[in-house]
Amino acid sequence: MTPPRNPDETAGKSGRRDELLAIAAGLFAERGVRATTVRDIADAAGILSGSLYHHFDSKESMVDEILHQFLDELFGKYRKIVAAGLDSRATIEALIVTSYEAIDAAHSAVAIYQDEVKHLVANERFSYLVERNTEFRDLWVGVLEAGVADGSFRSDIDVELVFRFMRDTVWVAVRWYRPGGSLTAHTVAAQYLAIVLDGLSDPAALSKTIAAQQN
Amino acid sequence: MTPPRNPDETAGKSGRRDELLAIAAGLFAERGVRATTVRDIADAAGILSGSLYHHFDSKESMVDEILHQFLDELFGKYRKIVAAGLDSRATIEALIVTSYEAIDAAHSAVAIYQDEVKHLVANERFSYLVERNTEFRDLWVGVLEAGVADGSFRSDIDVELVFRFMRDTVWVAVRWYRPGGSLTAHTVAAQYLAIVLDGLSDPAALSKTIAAQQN
DNA sequence: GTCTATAAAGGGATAGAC
DNA sequence: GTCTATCCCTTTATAGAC
Repeated sequence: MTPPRNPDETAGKSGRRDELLAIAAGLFAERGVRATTVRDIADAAGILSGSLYHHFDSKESMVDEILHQFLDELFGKYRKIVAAGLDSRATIEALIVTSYEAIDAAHSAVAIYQDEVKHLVANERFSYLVERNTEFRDLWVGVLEAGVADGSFRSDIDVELVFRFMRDTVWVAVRWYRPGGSLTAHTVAAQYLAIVLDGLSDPAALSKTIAAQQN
Repeated sequence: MTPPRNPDETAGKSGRRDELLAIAAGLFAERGVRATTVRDIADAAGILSGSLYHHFDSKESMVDEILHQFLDELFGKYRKIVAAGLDSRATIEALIVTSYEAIDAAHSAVAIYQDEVKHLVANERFSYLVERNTEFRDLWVGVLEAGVADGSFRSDIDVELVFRFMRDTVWVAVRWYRPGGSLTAHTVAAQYLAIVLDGLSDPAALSKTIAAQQN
């Protein structure tokens, strides 16, 4: 009855296929796609490797399906945020919080994406990864430019560079963030936003620096 | 017999061994270690795969040597910076500039480290990667704590989290930075420091002064 | 849906000739 | 320092029985 909601972590009760996919995702994320053999996946599932091919065409198809499900869900949320028409600072905040929530909820899929996208894009089959990256870029750059235009963000920044910076810095947290650990996604998002928006410097020290530079 | 000086990019004149290592590093960085076969390396060098074993024990030894050379050089520079006893803000700046310079000068080695460290540490042979990571952490956390103590940095930050944030955000630039491209390592470092230290937000009243002084 | 059995190709590494 | 020749293991994937 319940359609599969979570592309990761939960096997759900939607059948053997999703269960196998979740097992594969965990192994891919932990060891890397290439280092994970179909026998590893079969072993972890308690079956023999040949039996996997009753469910999937190939190992590549499993990766494809994991990433596709994850990206569909994530971009659905991104589009809703942008469509809400909040001001630029609130939009950036919502995008970042949503991204950290994705790291929490779909940890394996994010890890796989981060580790493999560079190599996967060479494959015709994964050309949608390039399209998603372009949409992602346009979306974030648009918000940053709007923020510079309306005075929310500094005008002396290189928008393209800040975009890459934010994209990478948010997702790279998948390397150390552990779902269910002491840090929640919202705690991490809040600290991240505090640094990126307002800076690491003590505001008092900043005024001192400026005062010193004016002398 | 001449000791290899450059861990990356340059074959130098120190012999065939270093030349082969540079070729291997380029392929490892581009395609991933696992996806690069010894036959790929041999092809790129214009020899047959068996001949590689005259120079190296194994593929693993090549990776080991590339990373070891790179880390020795980098940590030599880090230690000098800390030993110089600059104030905390200047120390952070120097560490970050040095790191971006490493991305420029040893691009392949940084890429290999970033892509493979997670999987390599499971191997006894690469336990020095864990030690280096610990030294790196202690070094950066020490500077951050000193900065909070002396009032340079905000006191409402989670130092451990900021350390991870800075570590990851600096190195992840290897994914898009291209040595010899239009952006120099120093330009990127300057923009990075501008964001991390002073924040993305336009600091209202002081904005014009800051913008004018930074241009 | 899983197992048995196996094909077919790829990949790391070695020994000895040149 | 490189080549010839090759071993041996791993891995993806298939066909058909149960």
